[in-house]
Amino acid sequence: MFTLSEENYLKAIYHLEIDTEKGISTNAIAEQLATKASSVTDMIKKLSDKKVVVYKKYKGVKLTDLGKKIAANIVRKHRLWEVFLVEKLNFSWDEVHDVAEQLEHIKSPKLINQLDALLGFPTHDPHGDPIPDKDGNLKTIDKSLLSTLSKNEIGICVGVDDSSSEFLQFLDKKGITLGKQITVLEKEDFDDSLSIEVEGKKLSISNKIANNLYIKKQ
Amino acid sequence: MFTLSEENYLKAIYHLEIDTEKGISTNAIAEQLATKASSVTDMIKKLSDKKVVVYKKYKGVKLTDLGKKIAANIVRKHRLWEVFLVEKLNFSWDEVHDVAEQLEHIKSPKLINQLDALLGFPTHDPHGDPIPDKDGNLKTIDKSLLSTLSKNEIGICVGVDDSSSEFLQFLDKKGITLGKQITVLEKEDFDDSLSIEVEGKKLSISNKIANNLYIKKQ
DNA sequence: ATTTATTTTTAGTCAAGACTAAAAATTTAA
DNA sequence: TTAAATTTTTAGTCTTGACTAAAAATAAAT
Ligand SMILES: [Mn+2]
Ligand SMILES: [Mn+2]
Ligand SMILES: [Mn+2]
Ligand SMILES: [Mn+2]
Repeated sequence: MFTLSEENYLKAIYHLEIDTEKGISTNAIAEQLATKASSVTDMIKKLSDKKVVVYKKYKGVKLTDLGKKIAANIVRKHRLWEVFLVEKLNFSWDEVHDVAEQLEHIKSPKLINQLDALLGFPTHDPHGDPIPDKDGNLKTIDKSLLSTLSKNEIGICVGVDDSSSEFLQFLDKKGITLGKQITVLEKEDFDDSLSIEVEGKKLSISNKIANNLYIKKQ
Repeated sequence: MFTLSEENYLKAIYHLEIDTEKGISTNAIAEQLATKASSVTDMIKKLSDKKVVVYKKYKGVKLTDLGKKIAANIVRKHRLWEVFLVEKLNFSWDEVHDVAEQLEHIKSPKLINQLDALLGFPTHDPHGDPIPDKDGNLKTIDKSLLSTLSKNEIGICVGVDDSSSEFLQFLDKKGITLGKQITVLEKEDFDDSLSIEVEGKKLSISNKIANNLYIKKQ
């Protein structure tokens, strides 16, 4: 059994491993968890003893297969709860994350299986992130950053990279939500800003925004 | 803000206060929480500092109004989650308690309000226990122990005193669930056992069982 | 009214998980 | 290939919440 703290470390490493094949540095984990590198070293030793990470001093850590499975299950729970909050309890997509951070640690396999069924076995959470299955596998849909689209290309909004409530509320304000069709009307060379059309409305979008919105090309 | 441990102490005191007006002894709390009296003394000092209990050395503790409100809210959450598990996730009444013990500590007022609404503002949990409202008030229905019924009296089963899974599974096996009508056919003097009828079936019930079943007299 | 038994508190320890400051190892730069 | 900068680990401390053993207070019994 794993403590809440251990689970959070596993999840942090899991997320960091998505971007790289290399071992995850103590500093990277510390930053992800807003803690100190020395604390990370301590915890990594415990996780190593429990066979969920492999640890070579000064070389960073990697999740073992067991570690990956446990971490994926926490992510699975987090994202299923986010779906529940949006679909059943009328939360908006910018309100769910903090509550899901708590709910993801509830231990009950039956609870999560039944929740999955209640929700109709969703494949993605309210931010477009894939929900791992019971074995920890996740099917990735092909998606591109809005910033990679060229003039006159059309796509459907399928996810966000940054899912901070600030960004999500900004998107709400602009009328951009998952499923909306986006057309690139113009691309400015000097600042990479975009002119786009969403539901007949023209919007000007900075490069920062375009770099945080995932689109499925049509 | 209260820690998980503090919340469990408050809840324990809350439950113990239902049966008495007097201060709750350290030993009673220790037993309720399966911990040691010395640990209770430590924690009580913290709770006293936080103004949720009043504490006089050697005299036991009482919840303050604030303490009562906080404790009632935890009980509210516990019982609403139990309803959710039974009504929405097809748990049986003997499976919900342990999961609710975890879920009751999730902090999100919106979550619990929306859950309340989703469930149709239930007044009682799956064991017949009343659900405190937002202000911590609970409406008690008048109920009696089955053991207090006389021969030929009829009642509806409305709750259990012991809600251990062993007892609940025993009731399931006998076909006794909330809402069922129970008729007392016979009362044995020498061991206070009962002969009862539930849905046309005759059952023999020990005094221990009859002392743990609440009945609404008709 | 003492003595005895029980309850409660204090004193001292421990483990988990965090932190700071200093030492050691590694990487980068000169 | 040394020297400087960066990263990582170690050593030592702190807080929370638990425990045991002993002391103190209260309650019960003679
Ligand atoms: Mn999230
Ligand atoms: Mn999400
Ligand atoms: Mn319960
Ligand atoms: Mn209950």
